Amino acid sequence: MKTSNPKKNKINSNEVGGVAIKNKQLRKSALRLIDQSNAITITEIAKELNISVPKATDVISSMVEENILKDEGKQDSTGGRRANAFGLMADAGYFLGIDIKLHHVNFGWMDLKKGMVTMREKVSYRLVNTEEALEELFQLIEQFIDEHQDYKKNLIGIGINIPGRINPRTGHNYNHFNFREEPLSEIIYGKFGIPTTIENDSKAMLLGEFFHAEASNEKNAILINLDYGIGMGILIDGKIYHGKSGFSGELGHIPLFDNEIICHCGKKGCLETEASGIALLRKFRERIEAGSTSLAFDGTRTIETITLQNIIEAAKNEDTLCIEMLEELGEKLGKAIAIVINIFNPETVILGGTLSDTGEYLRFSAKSTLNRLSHSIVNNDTNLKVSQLGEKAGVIGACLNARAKYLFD
Amino acid sequence: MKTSNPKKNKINSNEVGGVAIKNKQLRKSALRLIDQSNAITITEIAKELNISVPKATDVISSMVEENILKDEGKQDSTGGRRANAFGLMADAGYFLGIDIKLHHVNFGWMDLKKGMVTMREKVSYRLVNTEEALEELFQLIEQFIDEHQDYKKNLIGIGINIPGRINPRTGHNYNHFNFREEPLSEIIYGKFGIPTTIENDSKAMLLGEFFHAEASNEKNAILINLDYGIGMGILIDGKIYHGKSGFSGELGHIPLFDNEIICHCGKKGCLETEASGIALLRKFRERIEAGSTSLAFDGTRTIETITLQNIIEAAKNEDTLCIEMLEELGEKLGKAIAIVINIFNPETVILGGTLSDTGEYLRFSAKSTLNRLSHSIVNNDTNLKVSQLGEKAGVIGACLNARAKYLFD
DNA sequence: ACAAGTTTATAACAAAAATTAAAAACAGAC
DNA sequence: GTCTGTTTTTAATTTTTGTTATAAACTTGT
Repeated sequence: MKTSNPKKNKINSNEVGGVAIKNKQLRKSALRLIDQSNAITITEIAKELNISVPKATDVISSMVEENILKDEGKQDSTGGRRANAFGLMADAGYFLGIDIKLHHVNFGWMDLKKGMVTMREKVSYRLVNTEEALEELFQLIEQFIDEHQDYKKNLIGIGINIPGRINPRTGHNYNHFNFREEPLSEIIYGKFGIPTTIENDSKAMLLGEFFHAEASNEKNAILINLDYGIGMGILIDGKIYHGKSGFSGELGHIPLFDNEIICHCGKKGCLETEASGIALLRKFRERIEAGSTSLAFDGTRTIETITLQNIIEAAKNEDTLCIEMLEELGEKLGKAIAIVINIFNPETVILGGTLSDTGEYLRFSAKSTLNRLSHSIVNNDTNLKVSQLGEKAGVIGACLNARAKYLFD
Repeated sequence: MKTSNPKKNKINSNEVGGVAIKNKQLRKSALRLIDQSNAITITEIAKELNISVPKATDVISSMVEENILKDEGKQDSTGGRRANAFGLMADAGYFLGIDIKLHHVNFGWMDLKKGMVTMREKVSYRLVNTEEALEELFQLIEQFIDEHQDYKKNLIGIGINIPGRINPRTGHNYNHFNFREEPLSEIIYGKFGIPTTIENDSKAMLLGEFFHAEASNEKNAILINLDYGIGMGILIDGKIYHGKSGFSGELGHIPLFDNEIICHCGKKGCLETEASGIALLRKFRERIEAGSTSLAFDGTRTIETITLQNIIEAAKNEDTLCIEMLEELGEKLGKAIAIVINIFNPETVILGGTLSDTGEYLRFSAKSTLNRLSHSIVNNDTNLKVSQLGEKAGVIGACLNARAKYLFD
């Protein structure tokens, strides 16, 4: 007769008792609290989590012993005995962020305490959907990791951003590196043996913008990623919104214009046909061919080889044509933002991505369109800002994703 | 000397011990589970909530004693001893739903188990922002309550829907009944002594559509409320999304057209100027004046007194002009839906509100526009449906709101 | 400098919950 | 019908957690 009670042979049972599960949950909740405030006392944790002080002491002590948490010393007194504050141990582990764009890759290391310890921006790379491009990416990653042996030793998570439609839950990518059976996150995990998260680039930028230096209290926010295409990240209730299949935020392809320009998605009238980096380049060429002059077309390049970067540089140097065109783009963008604000009523809309590097030109013209097209009670409820982090936002977001998986999952 | 330890005098301290708080939380979590499945066993609760079976027995038994829960008898066997299932006690309490529209009010009673026991649709009422209108509303409510003494005795929650910008958290209403200091929910509470929730009508309709008969597994969905104006309810992660100040879902006022029609919001080009009930009426009059004929204008009415209802009736009776105009409206709506789908990637979009009563005309033309304007991978991911509940959705949503406050808050 | 009042940390104890064990209830096979 | 394997329920026991008490650390006022 076999043993009928499964509890009898615990050896080959991976069941865990209820208390163990609860302790793990408590740990995560405590970590969340510690993450939000820079450092926290045992009493505060006990109060927030509705647990007793001895229990809170338990939870914290175990994490101190495991070197995840660190005693940060006494806090300022609130009238009595000064409390010990506990915070995350910055060098307990490091996260690698990889931000893949169409024409380059950004890399960065983040410590456990959200500090960016190293970054490398704009490593030349061409994103295409081939095995060779994937192999080249591996090499770039390997090289960057190997240059930082001290972080490599404590590497506990990798975060990857990539343009296109992503399902972060399954790791699937509908636009790039989908030729293998495994999703990209699995491929990377297989290659480096490190848990890997994957996210759409615009959504990761949103994370970077809102949750870097200190805990943001923004709950509902939008990031518009202005690059060759137009992406959007949606923050709802403090979390990134993905939609049913991870296709949310396709702002670039909302039908907003009655033009005859065929978008690369195959449809006509997409926002991207009028207000994206691609549209900007097309219009620039048209203007030059029609006889306009610009710093961006100074004879050192042919009209075909001019890049978005050239136009941005020229605008920064006060080139009239480029500024004029950016303002025109901002105006069209303003219409899209008016729609977004009416639908979402967010606290903040951030203009990010390569094009946002041109400063306030975009914001001013977008804002004035916004005022014209949308009710003031709705407009004034939302801040329209330009990204401060620029190119760094994506890498930071990638690291934060990896970090969240490690700490809170 | 005063007592230094606050625990010593618990009498005038409304602090509650940690266990009491946790028990309350467990209760709510258990109720959530019971609500989702029609009836549930103690073992299931223990598993889902990560608590021991004796503890789960405790939680359930206490609620059975309080007559909130009911022993539903033995469940089908799963191979061993049959488990007792517990479900909500339907007649433990009743919720009153009040769905205020611009030209009428709908009332309804819901029992604890989400059953609609009585409804009264389309009670004549004119919503305007005056003390008199508020007084009249009170009388209608009082009258409806008094007609149902048995439910009145067990009335445990009131839910109110009202068009316009609402902040359900504070109870504030930015469009109607804002002349007093108190928010409307407080006024009603003061008047009837029953906890009252308030919600925007479109958002409540969304609740009604998705969470009535059985627990819906839809997590991300959209309801478009087609009436004189155009509203939208947004369901994200199973919860209604309100935005920063409750202004979310202002679909009617997204700038989508380059016309010169001034919307009642003061701006030009709003979706409502082309695809709303108001626009439909305006266009109908124009067509009639231009010589068209219609069942809706049969000589019994003047052109000025024709209502939306008349046009809907005519369309249902296969009136060519009205159907043609509805299809035209659906086409314009399709553009807005394309935008919404690209942004949200929802599982379902439901067309609701008065106009959706015309059946599939709207859906077909909207769907065909959608296919033209939006990428198939995005379209095909979303179901476009017409409301089955019609006028009832709002009342049901109001009741569900009141019920959620009572059960889960 | 020291007493008084506060707050945090630790220890002792009590309460609560989880675990284990045993009993009861049920289905299906022989 | 009876036996066996399951599953639920209740009871007994152990573990865990919360509560209370006490000690330690600190501020402020005298």
